[in-house]
Amino acid sequence: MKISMEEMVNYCKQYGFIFQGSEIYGGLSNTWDYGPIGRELKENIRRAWWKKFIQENPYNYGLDSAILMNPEVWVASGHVASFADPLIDCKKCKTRHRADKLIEDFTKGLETGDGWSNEKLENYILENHIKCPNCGSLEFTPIRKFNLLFETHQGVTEESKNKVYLRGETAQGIFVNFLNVQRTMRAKVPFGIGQTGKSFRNEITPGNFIFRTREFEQMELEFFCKPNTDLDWFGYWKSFCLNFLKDLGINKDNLRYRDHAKEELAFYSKATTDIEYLFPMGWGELWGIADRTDYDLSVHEEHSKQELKYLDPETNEKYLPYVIEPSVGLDRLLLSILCDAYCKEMNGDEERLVLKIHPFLAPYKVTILPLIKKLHADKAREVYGDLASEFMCTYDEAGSIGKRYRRSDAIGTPFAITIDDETINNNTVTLKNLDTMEQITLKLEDLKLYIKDNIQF
RNA sequence: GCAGAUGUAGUUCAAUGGUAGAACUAUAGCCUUCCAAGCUAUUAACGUGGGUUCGAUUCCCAUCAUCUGCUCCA
Repeated sequence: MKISMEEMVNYCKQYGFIFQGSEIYGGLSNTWDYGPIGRELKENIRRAWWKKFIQENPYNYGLDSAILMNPEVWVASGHVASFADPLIDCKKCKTRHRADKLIEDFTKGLETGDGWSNEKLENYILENHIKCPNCGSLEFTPIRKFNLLFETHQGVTEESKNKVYLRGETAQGIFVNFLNVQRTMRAKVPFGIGQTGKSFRNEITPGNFIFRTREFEQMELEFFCKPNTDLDWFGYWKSFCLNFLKDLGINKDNLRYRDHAKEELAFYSKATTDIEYLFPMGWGELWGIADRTDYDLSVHEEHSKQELKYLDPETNEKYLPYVIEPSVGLDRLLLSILCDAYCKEMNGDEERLVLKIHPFLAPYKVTILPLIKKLHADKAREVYGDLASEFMCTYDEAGSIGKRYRRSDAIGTPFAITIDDETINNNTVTLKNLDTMEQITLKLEDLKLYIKDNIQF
């Protein structure tokens, strides 16, 4: 039984994971805000990634580079040029074409290059009666440039020389700091630099909830290795990433590899494999693992006129390392985790909504419930105060005990403890594992350690 | 960007050219010693802006948003 996207959106709203952005103003297309519960989940996913890719990995280092960068970075990387295609639509058959390509094809090779304004392109098409290659119509919409980089201005005046871009990927922040990190960490190839952070792209077609948004968070690793060795780092990271997803609890039947065909490869990549997840709307890219060769370092070297080569301290070889880039969208990963963990269990005739999620990812680790509000609330608040110093906890005294269990089930809280007379008299609590439904009795002083041991990743 | 559909409490759904009714949820109280029990009460909605009309949530137009399909996609 697969959840529909509509149901997922609704669930996220109902339980405080994700709300529509700017909702009281009628929303802003494709923006979403993470609520209290969603923020915790997102943070925990980020922490899980960081733990496996940076903290526990002997090769890798962390970084947190700026969103605003010198615009030349994006010129060098190729983002400015290749993302500014002049596009026009045929009014009749609604197909979309690149204006410069139409002219090039029509003239058998006339270079329109940089010098041509939109107006000049439009006029040329009009004057030479260039037809829509699909239907032969002569009617086109005006040119629209789809520059996928967000533009803004640094400083208070909006002059073109102040123009800066919001980063379209976090990767470039890593490349420009390649030698800084290498030098200060005394890193030897192979080594990697990873970071998480927001990126911005004016996507032509955003949509599918948080699957594709214009503002999104990436978790990227750039792994620098020696070219042309026998070591298959590409294969290594492919399986590393897949195993990470499985360890997070994602069903392996909903995951697959998809190799990019030659003609769909990005301009910077020699080979790319996606790990795809079976989202409600179908298979979609979750994790891209790309062999970027030395493309990025070499264009930055060329464009900045700074040498970016690595000097091997043992062999004195000097070279530009090759880069393997496993890049995952945090928002997408969160969506796939939610879709995978969301399930409705039958409990007799009753339907029970459960989020079966890894305890490490759970927004709340434990919910504290006084069995009878009037009798046990004070003690329960005391226990809550104590546990909250270690974990994200929640306290719930409203409604029947069953109702309160269900509320916790629905957001994936792994443990519930009930405070009753025994707690007041003997300092023991009943701890219920909300996944297995098993109940154990624990001393109050052992609680923290027990929970800590059982939420490890 | 194109085409179609949709828009009423937090959610699901009603009704109506004379400003809306319910269920679930939520909150409070009573009751209750372990998975949505019961009783009582309470809060809460016509996406936004125009137009037609004596009067619009209802009809018309625009806009915004969401969904589906197409197109596109590093």
